[in-house]
Amino acid sequence: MRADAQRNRERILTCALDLFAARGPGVSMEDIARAAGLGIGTLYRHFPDRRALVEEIAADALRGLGAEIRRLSAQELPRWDVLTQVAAYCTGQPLALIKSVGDDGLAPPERAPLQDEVDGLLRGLAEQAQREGTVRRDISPADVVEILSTAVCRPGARPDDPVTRVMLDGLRATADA
Amino acid sequence: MRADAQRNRERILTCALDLFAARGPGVSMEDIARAAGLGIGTLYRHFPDRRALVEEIAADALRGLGAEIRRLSAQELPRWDVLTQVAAYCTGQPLALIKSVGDDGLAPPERAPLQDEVDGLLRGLAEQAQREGTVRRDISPADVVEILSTAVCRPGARPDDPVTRVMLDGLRATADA
DNA sequence: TCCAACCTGAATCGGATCTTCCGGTTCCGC
DNA sequence: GCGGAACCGGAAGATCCGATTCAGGTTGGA
Repeated sequence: MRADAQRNRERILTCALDLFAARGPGVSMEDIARAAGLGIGTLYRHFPDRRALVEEIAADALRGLGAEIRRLSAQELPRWDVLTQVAAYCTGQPLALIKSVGDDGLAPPERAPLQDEVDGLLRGLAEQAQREGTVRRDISPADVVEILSTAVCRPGARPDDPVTRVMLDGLRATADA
Repeated sequence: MRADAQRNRERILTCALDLFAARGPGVSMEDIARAAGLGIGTLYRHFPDRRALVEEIAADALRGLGAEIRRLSAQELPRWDVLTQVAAYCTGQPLALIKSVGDDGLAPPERAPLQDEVDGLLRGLAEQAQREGTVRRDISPADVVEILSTAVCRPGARPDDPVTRVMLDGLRATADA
């Protein structure tokens, strides 16, 4: 692939992500092409249809998240800290976006394995945190993951905003549980 | 209004709500008409366009919620219990739906007053609960409302599921806060 | 009985996605 | 530098799908 084509492809992914984040999943292909400073034909050369574009963005984000989870997990930290750092990473990511775009009716065919992998990593972390005693044990690891995901996939979520804080506090183990 | 017209109007509202709940905000007008056992033309006689239909459903739901909040508030209960009962009521309601439908790009012109009123009631409750000492004081009443709303507007939220429980626990006042 | 109010659903409108295509432009090996 | 393969631009048109309209049949109820 020629260098300029490579550049353009990345430009498209970046701009599409920005537009989705700014204006929701309904952005038209033409707007995406315009934002990237390219013709509509070029957009379709790189991605045969809208679905392919969305899937690529989603896959990139999931791969990034997976890598980050592995990186943080490898550190010598309490699992609780790892979980909160993963959460912090997520608030800066367009994961909420991916969730909502996926709801559009676009089934996740090739995304599923990635999604499952990330879910597995997160559940593993959650379970370790429960064993370590920092996360309450009266809920399942899957529940922990869902709560984290809910906290982090809100529009405008930030790592240290009150809402995120409260949800994380709810997860902590308490004396009586 | 003729009796059959009245009946049909209500049928439409009911079926539309069910469909939105089951299949998301993207349901077509035609499907709604079919579900109600009516022609598409009839649907448009009662609601000039999709927006009008959605607004009517939303207004109904908000009016119902407002009434319920007032009813529960009038009881001689700790405000915390009132809050949790309001939350429980919401999990049985299509409020999540309304939120997501509203995001579609349909601005809320006549819905705003209703929404503001409900928000005001909820914030008032939250503040009283904070004064009463059952809700933590290190966040604003608006944050409390947002957390409640997040907890309750999840797809599949139930009053007693683990996720709802954890989020409510996060709101409780603790010895150290 | 009668008719205004109702209902129906095929046809129309509108807007977005997707496809095509060819002249012009740009990279990159030589 | 040169040449050509790989790219790009963007107008034009096919297609799809949901929203909306309307001419004509149906029905509640006085």
